[in-house]
Amino acid sequence: MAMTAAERGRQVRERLLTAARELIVERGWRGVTTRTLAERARVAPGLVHYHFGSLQELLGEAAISALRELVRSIGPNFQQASSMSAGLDLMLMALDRYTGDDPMSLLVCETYLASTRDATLRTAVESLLSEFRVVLADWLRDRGCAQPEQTAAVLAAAIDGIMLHRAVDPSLTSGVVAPVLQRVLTGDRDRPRSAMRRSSNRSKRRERS
Amino acid sequence: MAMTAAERGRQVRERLLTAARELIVERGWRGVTTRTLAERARVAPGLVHYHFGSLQELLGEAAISALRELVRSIGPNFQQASSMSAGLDLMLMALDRYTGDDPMSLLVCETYLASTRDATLRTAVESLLSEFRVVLADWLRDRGCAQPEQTAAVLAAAIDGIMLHRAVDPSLTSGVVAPVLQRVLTGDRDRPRSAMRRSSNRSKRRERS
DNA sequence: GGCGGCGTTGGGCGATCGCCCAAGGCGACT
DNA sequence: AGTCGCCTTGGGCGATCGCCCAACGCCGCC
Repeated sequence: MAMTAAERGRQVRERLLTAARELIVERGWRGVTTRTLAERARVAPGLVHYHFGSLQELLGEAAISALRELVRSIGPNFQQASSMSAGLDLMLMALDRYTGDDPMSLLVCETYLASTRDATLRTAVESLLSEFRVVLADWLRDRGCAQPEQTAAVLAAAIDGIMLHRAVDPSLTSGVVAPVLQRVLTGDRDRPRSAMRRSSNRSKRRERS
Repeated sequence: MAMTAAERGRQVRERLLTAARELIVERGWRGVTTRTLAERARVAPGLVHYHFGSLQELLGEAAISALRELVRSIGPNFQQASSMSAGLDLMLMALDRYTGDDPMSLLVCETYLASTRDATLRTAVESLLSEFRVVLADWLRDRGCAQPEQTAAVLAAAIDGIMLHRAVDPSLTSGVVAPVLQRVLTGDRDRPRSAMRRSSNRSKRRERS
């Protein structure tokens, strides 16, 4: 096992970042300490402040890199789908493996909240959210969705909200959510300010009351 | 100033709960300490553990009571609206005063995350979420919405997600969101040929026969 | 083969944490 | 008037926090 010191150092750094992502979810952003972090990464406590300037810096880099990877892994997943509904299904199913106790779904929410208390983190999150919205809006627009920017913003928020609710109610799976979210994409036609069409769906109700 | 000691004690308790709700948002759930709590409530530090068994107990009670008040203040707000679109508008406008730096919009998300690490808190949050969903679903069903339970679940999650995103992007106001969310309520008349018909309702179905 | 430097070790620093408690203030009773 | 009991005070306890640092192991280079 020939390995330079720099290589091992880079591995330690990466292990610290991975441990941070796990512990943020388990203990909460401010519940992560240097010592539990070092223990989880199986390194000496002093290494935390050798590789990173401060604990907050470590947590921020861990969260941002994870979010960036998530955003860029979701994008191509639905972009290759031809229809809007198929793309939404693909995107939702890609999120289904985040069942609430994994390191990702709650990490996103923790990062949002932490970004309200850290200006550097906030700009990074803002930029990533904007990037995801643009990709989503472009894809929606190409498929004839009305108001693609607003729809993308609401869809992104809805997805994060679903991941958050899933922490409390794990039965909120993609199968339950998908039929409802489909209506966001296929519902209205072109005009934003046009009157609601409430007459047509009243005749269609088959629910008993 | 005639006031019994018990009355003053009750006031101190209430001030501590109010201070807790503020500080959870400002510093994060685990960033709230007994001393900052006492300072914000303008009471001696020792009073925290006189009125409450532990710090976590105080935070839990503060969050749950705030959430309960929120759920029960939103409900009647839209229930008196006749049409679905008007009701959604009313509900969204009621949430518009929570602009991201207030004690409420972020407190909800902090409580969700904290509930993943506290079983008592989780059952309380679960029950409040269920209560909100039932009220929303009943109202939707009475107005002819298809799949009222799933729609209510997604709508509730979307609202929380929007409040979360608003912390990063304050421009996500009700005016932007409302036209898109309207489609969730009014759509579904002609769905694309996707056979994603998973309406076998696995979630808790309210018996109303 | 000695040397320089990066990565690493583990304990120490002052500050702060949650929680506790003896002592005091004070209105409500006999 | 004296006693009782609840509310309040403020400091103290051991533990743990983020961060720091002198000393050390080890690999590549002259």
